[in-house]
Amino acid sequence: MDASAANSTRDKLIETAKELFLTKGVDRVGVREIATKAGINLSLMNYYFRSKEMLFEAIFEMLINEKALVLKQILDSDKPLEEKIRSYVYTYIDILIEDPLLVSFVLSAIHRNNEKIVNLKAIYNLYNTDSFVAQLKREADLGRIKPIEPEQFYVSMISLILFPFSIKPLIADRNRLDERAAKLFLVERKKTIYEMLIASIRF
Amino acid sequence: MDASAANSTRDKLIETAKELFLTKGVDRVGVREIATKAGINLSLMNYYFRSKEMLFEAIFEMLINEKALVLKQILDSDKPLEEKIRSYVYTYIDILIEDPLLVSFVLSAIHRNNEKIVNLKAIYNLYNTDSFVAQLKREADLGRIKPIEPEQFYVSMISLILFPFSIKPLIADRNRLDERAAKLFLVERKKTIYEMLIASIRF
DNA sequence: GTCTATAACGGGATAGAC
DNA sequence: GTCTATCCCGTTATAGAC
Repeated sequence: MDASAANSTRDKLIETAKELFLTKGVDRVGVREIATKAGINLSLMNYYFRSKEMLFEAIFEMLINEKALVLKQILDSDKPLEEKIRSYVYTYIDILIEDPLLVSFVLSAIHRNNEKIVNLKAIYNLYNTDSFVAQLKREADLGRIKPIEPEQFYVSMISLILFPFSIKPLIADRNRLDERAAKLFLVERKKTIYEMLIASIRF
Repeated sequence: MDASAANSTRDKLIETAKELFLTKGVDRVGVREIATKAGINLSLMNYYFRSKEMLFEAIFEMLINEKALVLKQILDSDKPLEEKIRSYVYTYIDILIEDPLLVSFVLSAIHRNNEKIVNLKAIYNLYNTDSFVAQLKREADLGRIKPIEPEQFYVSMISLILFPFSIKPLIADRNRLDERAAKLFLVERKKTIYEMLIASIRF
């Protein structure tokens, strides 16, 4: 077969695996299931990727890099602090609303790989605080915001953004929300989070 | 054999499985590995619990109930608001410092079970906001704190507490912290979180 | 009632021959 | 690109020991 057909087979494989990995969790998806749903021969998976693990890594890099770039650009931009925080929070939540399972996917990858996680280059685009931390220090030195621990502040920010998505079923159940209402709850967090972060740095 | 011996075998099984589930993740532990490490016959696992899944459920209930009670008591107590928040944050983090893998364990359980998660009764002791939400409403009505969304506030509070533990390896790597320093970073969050929460409700 | 030994089934992951 | 062999896994069953 020619190259374009080969690519379309490969793409079909990735697309199918991505869907299954996100919904069921990597460890609960079988390679046969992926192959069947993608309509290809099982061995083709071993032909394109060498193992299920490498298929996962390819998908992980792809998924993260797709989303992380715009976030990194916001964090590294020269926007004024409060505007930057607002833009980061709102953009991040918009991304996650579209793909609510991303958080669980990444967290399970971190837990599974532990120290090896650093080897996944995509992570560097996701958690990269150098310029943001510098900006926070500068603002604090100038007395424009309260003196805070910059790294703690960043961790707090992403905690407020990301964690609720990983317990979405729990929140929905506890507040008796259907899918639509649960989504609304998460969207409303944009304002909640922004205000909480700002209140903690303003005099 | 007598009851105590039976219990000790059962306990050994639970203890071993708990350790492995926490470190490697439920889906990456084999029943044969558990049996071997516990020094018992594989058939015994099926004798005491009927399946790996039921062994998991037993351990899940045990682990959560062990820790959740004291947290629920704080949340349902009649402490003044700021003192309650302080006590909740500090106690929760103390618990997690001792068992940093608990967060990943629970999150993966939520993700795996999705809607079925509600069936795990232990969850009700972990996320139960009725009296806390009522207290927040009361304080807001009395004009003693800013008007806020109580459910959002609770979700923010647990996000700030829990999420950093689930990305501990990432935080450690990014800030070049060894185990001791990473632990210190998490301990220091007690004060950070408390201050952020209070700043967001005080006038 | 508690425990061991052993085997077998269906399915999954992967390597290598073709 | 495909087929096959091999090995690991969770589960079930059987037969028997203390």
